Parts: sequence; C-alpha cells; structure tokens
Amino acid sequence: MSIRVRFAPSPTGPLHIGGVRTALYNYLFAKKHKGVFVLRVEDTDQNRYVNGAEAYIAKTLDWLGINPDESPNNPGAFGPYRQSERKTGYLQHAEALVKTGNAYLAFDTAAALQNLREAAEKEGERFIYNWENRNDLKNSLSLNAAEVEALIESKTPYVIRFKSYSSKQQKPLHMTDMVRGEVVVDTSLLDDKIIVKQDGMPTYHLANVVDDHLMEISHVIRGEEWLPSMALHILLYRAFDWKAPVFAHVPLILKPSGKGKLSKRDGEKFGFPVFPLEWNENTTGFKESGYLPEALVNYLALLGWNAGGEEELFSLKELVSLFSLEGITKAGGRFDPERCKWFNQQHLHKVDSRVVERWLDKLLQERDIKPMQGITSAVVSLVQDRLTLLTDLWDETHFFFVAPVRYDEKAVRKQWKEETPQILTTVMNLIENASDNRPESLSASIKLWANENGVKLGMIMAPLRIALVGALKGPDVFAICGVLGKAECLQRIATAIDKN
RNA sequence: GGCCCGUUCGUCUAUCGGCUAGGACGCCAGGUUUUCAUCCUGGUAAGAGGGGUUCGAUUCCCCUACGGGCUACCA
Repeated sequence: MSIRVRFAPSPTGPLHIGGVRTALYNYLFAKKHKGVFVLRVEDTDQNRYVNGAEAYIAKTLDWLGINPDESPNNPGAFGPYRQSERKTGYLQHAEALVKTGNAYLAFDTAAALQNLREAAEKEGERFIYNWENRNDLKNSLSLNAAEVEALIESKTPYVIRFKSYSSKQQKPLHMTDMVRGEVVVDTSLLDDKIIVKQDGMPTYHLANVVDDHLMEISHVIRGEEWLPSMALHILLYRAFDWKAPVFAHVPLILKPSGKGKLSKRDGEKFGFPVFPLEWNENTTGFKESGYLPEALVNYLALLGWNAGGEEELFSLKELVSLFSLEGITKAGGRFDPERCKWFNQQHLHKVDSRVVERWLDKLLQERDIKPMQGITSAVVSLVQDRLTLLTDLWDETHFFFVAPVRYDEKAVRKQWKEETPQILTTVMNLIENASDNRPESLSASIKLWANENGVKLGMIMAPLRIALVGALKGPDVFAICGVLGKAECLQRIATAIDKN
C-alpha cells in the first residue's frame, strides 16, 4: 500500500507551532516511507475564513522546507485541494448515507435546540441529540414521508445528521491509534453529529472522511484534540463501507507555564514567538525573531517524539531517516522557549556562514552602511559562534562598522588608569609601525613591547578593547584590529584618549 | 457535569519486569578565552498517591488525585 498523508489546516489565521509540528510529523512520515505529503485546505466554514491565511500556510511550509507534494498551488491527481471547491461531492455522499439509513434530515431550528439545551442545563444535565430522543425531534425519522416531502417542498431549512448509534449496533467500539494503542468508546454516548449544514456545506467530520477516502489517505496524523472524534469518523467509514485509514493522534503542545494548550495569544504573554512567520505588526514570527528554520524543525520534532538515541541535533534529512510513529510520546509537552533557543544556537553555529552574511548585509543596508569588500565574511567568521539568535548579530558586530560613540562607563572606571593614555599612545606607534595588520603580528609586537618595558598586558588589552569596541566584550582584540585596519584602529584609539 | 487521553528531574525525554533511574535544556561551580560569549569538565534535580500481580515493579492491573482534550449548523 502506498503511503499518503495529509496536513489539513483551516485557513482561519496564521498557523501556530502546534500546527507546524503536525505538518512536520506528516512530512517526516511521508518522506520516511517514500510516500506523498498532501496539503488540503479545510475551508468549509465561510464565517471563519481569513484572507491570506492559506498563503501564509504555504509560505510557512516553504520556509521550513517541508513542502507538500500535492497542494492547491501544486495539484496532483486527487484535486481539488480546497474543500470549498469540492462541495457537490460532499452532498452526494451525505445523501447516499441518508439512503442507506445511516443519516437523516433534521429540521429543528437552532433556536429550538438552544431551548432544549438550556432546559437540560437547568436540570443539571446536557442535551444530546442522539438515539434516545431523535424520534421526538423534528426530523425525517420522526416525521412521515409526506411531512418530510412537504417541508422540503416549502424550502424549510434542514441539516443532515449522522445516525451515530442505533440499538442494533455494538456499543463498545474498539479502535486502534498508533500513538495510544487501543481506544474504546461507548457509541451509545455519541451524539448525532451534523454532517451537512443548513447552507449545504459539509462539517469537518464529513468533509474530512470523504476527502481522506477520495484522496486515498493511508494515515491520518493529527492533533490529540481530534481523538474524541475518532469514533465518529470510524463509524462514518463503516457507514460508507470504506476502509478507514490508520490513525495517529499526536499530543498537544502546552503553554510554557500555567494551564492549557498553547494558544495564539501566548506569544505576547510570554514574550516569544508562536508563529513561524510574521502575520501582522502584532504577531512576529520565529523567522523575524532570528530563528533558523532547521532549528525550529529540530526543536519541534523532539517535542513529543524521540529519535531513540541520545543525539538530538538533527537536520531535516536526518529526521526523515529516523522518524517513526512509535517514537511519539503520549503526554502533552510544554513549549520551552529556552530550549528552543538552544537548538537555534547550535544550528546557527553549524549553518553555512553565507546565511549569516546575508542577514548582516541586510542589517547594513537598513543602516545605509557600505562596508569594504570582503569585510562581512571576515566579521561573520569572527562572530558566528557567538550568536544564539540571528537578531543578536548587530549587537555582536556593530563596532566593526561604526566607531564607538559612548564608552561603557563601568569598564572605563575600572580599566582606564592614569597612565592609560600614555600606554595607548605607544600602542598606536606599535600598530603604525607593524609590518602588517595581521592579528598575530600585532599581538606579537605589543606583547614583546609590554614584556620589555615591564608593562602588564592587562594595562593594554582592556583599554585597547574599550577604545575599539566601546565595551569589554567581543572577539579577540587583535582580530578586531585586523578587520578594522590600521588607520581605523589608530583613529579610534586617538578618539578614546581624547574622550576619556 | 459527561466522555476520552495522559502522569519519570523545573522543562523536553530514555527505560518496553532486574535501576547505583540515563541524556538534553535551564540553573550552580570550575576550566579555557588577559574581555564578553562560545567551548570543555563537574554538580543540582524525578517515575503523583494507595492497593494489587510477581522472587522482583518506574515498567503490568485496579482505585484515587492531578493535568490535558472534547462536549457547536468551528475546525
């Protein structure tokens, strides 16, 4: 059997990392088994449709490098890939279910049902539309054929409900989930879910089952919030007399602290991104926050799944070869921003330096700085393994491009001694007269002079750093000298002597 | 409330009946770097509670507690 999986988001807003991880697991599983990864857009709810959300999803998957093999933009043989474009098919399938007695027309108004619900609540109970009361309600089961005909004739709005249980059926339904093992549900407790809404659009449950069947989906890998619906879906497959796919419900991603699953608002609340890409001014993404896609992928893959060994730094390719449904954890996992950052740091140190250079080029452009040829790559090689986020880049490199205008007060107070100007003047001479400005040459000549004249190196290094960087931080001073060049170094030292 | 799922260091996780419970993040300490960061070394810290089953339970079963999800003409 060929493996076909799908990621089926609804375009109601930006994807958040929970959705991203579901997509990732689907992708990994598909690629691992040389199968097909499908993107299907579940836009059956017109009211919640958000413009731009579908494009956002596509952009996100592209950024992460987990592109679908079949999608609305890149259709395969199982299209259309938007549920809104598959409307007629659903209706026919629902009607087929009515014909076989597995579904029925329900004419109850929303208001009538609301009343029943409120009444039940007053009694401390819950109203469930199911086998116990469906014959007392207004539907094609309780009404006779002529009455039903008349209602349809008069254009009375109706929905189609699925007959989830009748006394003939077996109550305990045993199902298998790849993550959870056997799951048992008492089907007599299920309600008769609406499968076609008044507007003729299918609800998720119908659309999902029909599409998964028509698109020949072999494995349904989705979030645990769907576990309670698995029974309904399996019952639907049975009613259609279709073979059900294999199910795997992956655990949810929870808030870093406090209660509940991670929500779209938690980003602002906790101060970290929950969206892969920027959505609007108020919701920044991982990308804009300086994360590498491979780091996000790596972190997310390991939140709820483990590769078996003790290694945990993986490329997407490695994840593909390692992935298996068996390694998925059962319990929900808290999103840990610190750990996510650490993965980014590790990937950032390994990534091709040109990626960092491009980011730096952008920063320079924004500031209208035109660096000398070749300098950015020299700078990046000096700072790359000092970065945690790409957004740290300016902090780590600004002094290569802009001379310090202020000096760290505390550093000056502590390191700028009375004799410092004099020493630095000599250092200027040494730099000026050095045969070249290679870090080793400068280092050697300054160390030699210090040694010969009984000056402690500390008296030189710290002030020199302050003069060049403006603070006691950054890569090796002589390396910085080398990048800045003699003239710039001399000027900065002179300025520092002047100002301090 | 009902139904379903879950529960190992603060967090992510390993263990598929033999455990001195392993790794990673974080945190702490030390080392390298005459700076800061990186990096290295070490330390800290856990199987919710109670019953069974068993020679032996973190591992299997039951109960309780706690956590999570679902309970819409949303997905």
